[in-house]
Amino acid sequence: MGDMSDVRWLSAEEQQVWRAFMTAVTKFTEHLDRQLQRDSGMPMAYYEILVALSEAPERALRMSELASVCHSSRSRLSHAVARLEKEGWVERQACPSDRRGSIAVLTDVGFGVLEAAAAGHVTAVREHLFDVLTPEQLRSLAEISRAVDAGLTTECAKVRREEFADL
Amino acid sequence: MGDMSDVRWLSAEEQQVWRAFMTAVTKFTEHLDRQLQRDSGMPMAYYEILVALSEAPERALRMSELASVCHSSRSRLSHAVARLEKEGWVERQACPSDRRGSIAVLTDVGFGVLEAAAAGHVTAVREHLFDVLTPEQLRSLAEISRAVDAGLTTECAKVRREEFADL
DNA sequence: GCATCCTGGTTGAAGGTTCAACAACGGCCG
DNA sequence: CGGCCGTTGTTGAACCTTCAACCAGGATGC
Repeated sequence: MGDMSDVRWLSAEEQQVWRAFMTAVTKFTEHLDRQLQRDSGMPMAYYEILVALSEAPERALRMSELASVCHSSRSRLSHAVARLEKEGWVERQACPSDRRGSIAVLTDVGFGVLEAAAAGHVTAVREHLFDVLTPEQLRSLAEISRAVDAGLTTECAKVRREEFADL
Repeated sequence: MGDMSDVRWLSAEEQQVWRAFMTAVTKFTEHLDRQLQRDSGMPMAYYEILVALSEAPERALRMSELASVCHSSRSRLSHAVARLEKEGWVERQACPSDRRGSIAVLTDVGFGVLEAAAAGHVTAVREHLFDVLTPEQLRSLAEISRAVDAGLTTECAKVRREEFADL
């Protein structure tokens, strides 16, 4: 843990930005999630699994690769794929090169479901993100996103180094 | 449902922005959630309930007001407050003016827990949001957030109008 | 070969969220 | 008053996520 005695609290303006940001993000993701659940019977996390598989060669990926593409934990992915398999949208195959491995494959049914879901989802994204922002704001959002992502990635590396140092 | 036959799909650049944005947001919120859970034993949604109560007069709010301040459903709030009450951080009182009503009150213990949690949380927010963005980007993020929020609010109004029209 | 450690993946329990249903109360209008 | 509707808040079931524990299989070093 870092030193907490000299916390740099947020100024009034910073708090405003912070709250506006969190409000927008939570409302936005909730809206998308509800749209998908209502119209296609799956949460957004599951939609993204299907997307990742649909774009992979042979529409197949090893579980660990799929997890990293989807920024998901192994456990979460395992539960999710179990559900998707029960629906008949995904199948699991054994990995020939590594007997621990498991390969998730998108079925034709799953691909059809994804195609059907995509239109509504993309429409919602366009309506509530791209249509409400100027081209300049979009460029800015891309930069901001990359900066935040980079900040978190280096942070992860830092944490790993510290864990190392602890041993 | 709208007409799905002429969906305006995302261009390659739009997809890049979209994915960068979602990646940043999910990683960021997951990081904050994990930090709070680890260091203070509560998810971010619960932290925000405590914050809302701490800023209210008498540190008390009616459930429905608390729900709207926290952008939470009644049900979710009800479950959450039940847990917070079990911890001794919040108490429920009867509402004198409306016998249906229930008033959530932050206890002294709860206020202490919040104070203890705040430092780590704010530090994480500053480190991974404010410290990685330029002042210009921050202004832009505020504008973007307000635009998205506004777009969702008008959308809700539209949906309500359509529901009305259906009857 | 074998002990050790690391990686890949699954499982079950605990906790959080959603949804639909419900009970209780207020407000309104006849 | 009495009937009707909208609001408030809770509940239970189903579902999703997280966490810790675990098994099985590779990889490394002796």
